[in-house]
Amino acid sequence: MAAAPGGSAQPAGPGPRLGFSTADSGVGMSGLNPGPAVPMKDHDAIKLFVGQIPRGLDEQDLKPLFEEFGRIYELTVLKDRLTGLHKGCAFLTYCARDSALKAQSALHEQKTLPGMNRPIQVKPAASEGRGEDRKLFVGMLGKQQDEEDVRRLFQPFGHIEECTVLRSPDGTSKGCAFVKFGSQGEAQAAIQGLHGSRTMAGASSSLVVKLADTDRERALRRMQQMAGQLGAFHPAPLPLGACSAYTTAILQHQAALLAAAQGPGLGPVAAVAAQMQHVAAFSLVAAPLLPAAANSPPGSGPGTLPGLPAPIGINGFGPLTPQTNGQPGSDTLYNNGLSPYPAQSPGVADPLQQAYAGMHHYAAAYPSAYAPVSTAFPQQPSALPQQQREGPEGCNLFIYHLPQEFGDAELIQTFLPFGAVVSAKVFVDRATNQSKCFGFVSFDNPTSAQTAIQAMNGFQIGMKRLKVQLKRPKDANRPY
DNA sequence: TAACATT
Repeated sequence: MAAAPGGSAQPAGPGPRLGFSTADSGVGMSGLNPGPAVPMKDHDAIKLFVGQIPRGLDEQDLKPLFEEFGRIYELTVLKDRLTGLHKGCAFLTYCARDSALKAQSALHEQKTLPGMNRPIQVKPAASEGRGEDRKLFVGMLGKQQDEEDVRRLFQPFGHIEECTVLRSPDGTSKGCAFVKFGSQGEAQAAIQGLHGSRTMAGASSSLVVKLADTDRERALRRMQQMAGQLGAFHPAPLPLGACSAYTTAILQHQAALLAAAQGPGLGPVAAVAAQMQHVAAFSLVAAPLLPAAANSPPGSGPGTLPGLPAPIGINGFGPLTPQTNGQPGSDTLYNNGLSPYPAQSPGVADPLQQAYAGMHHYAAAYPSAYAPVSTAFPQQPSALPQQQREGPEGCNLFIYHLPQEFGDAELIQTFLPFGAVVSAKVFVDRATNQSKCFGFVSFDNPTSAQTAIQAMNGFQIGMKRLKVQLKRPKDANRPY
């Protein structure tokens, strides 16, 4: 009578038996990995979840059962974190994808292990295929690159299940694509290997490779925002036809995205309408906004909507104009990479364009309002250790009505086009880590600051308009 | 609506 390890919560009834000895691995090793010669896992390997395992069986016991289908890379019985008790299931990764597939078809629901009531479960682990974890959005492709080219690019990272270049109705590439890998691991490998790795011919910025932004909730969020925008327009009849045209454009754009992302289904308009109804019904207004509408006529101040600026880039679709990479020029001085903007010129078009790009980039980088945490270090690490710094009088801007998700990096991004940014700080509630929706940007000269005010004050983001003004001088009590 | 380099 070998006492079961750890005080044993024996399953009721006769102890489960399999052919193998039920050696209770006294050593509670967390897993049995490699065997003899450390095996390598293929890039496209699949992690399997194995359920309905008798609690008496440990890795050693299970191994023979599964080895039949191929070399095992890793096999781990799940144990309760606290009690260490066998949870009746395991994770299993074969070195080869094919082995996993074989095991799945041979075993899943096909056989019941002794002592169990239900047949064994062998299927890709939830972490594997779930959601869009293996589907990538690829941006900044050359317009002339087709599916074949994209495949070639991603092939080294695993098995490509799907590859679609997004195209305009006229067939021209939008410079982006979706690539679906066989597994999450492959997708991650591709991100690691390709994101930012090169700049494709004809692209304005380095390659973008990230998880696709097709999540239902995100779509909802966008809808929600649109609803917000529409709602905002109705009660207060803004005097413009351009406005509704713009809104329509947004809707269509979004719908197109949805359609592209979710495949055939409802027509775009119907889809939008349906989604928006949901939104209204739930009225879940945690309300982070994507910078959907972004426009402000230089000089003419807020309150008017000019002709459409560049179409909105969600997900990197829109025209990501250059300068989306916020490369710090030096330790704490953020340069825009252009010659210092000649602030005399009232023509703000070019920097504005870049500011838009910054916003677009923001949209691309923060598709998930659900994951604020992950937004912590999107930029070069060197962009982080920035001391809050004031520039000279007249160089410091106070910015209010920032989108909730806006962080320092986005702030820099947005104001970079107007001059060298000495510092940019979004204020964060210390308790919640939430942005307080305001911040500061300092330039190294007053003209840049003025230009930025001209261009960005009133800049519409979502339903809000940025407020950009000189920081209140705090005359005497300067703590520095 | 909101609010100025935070503990």
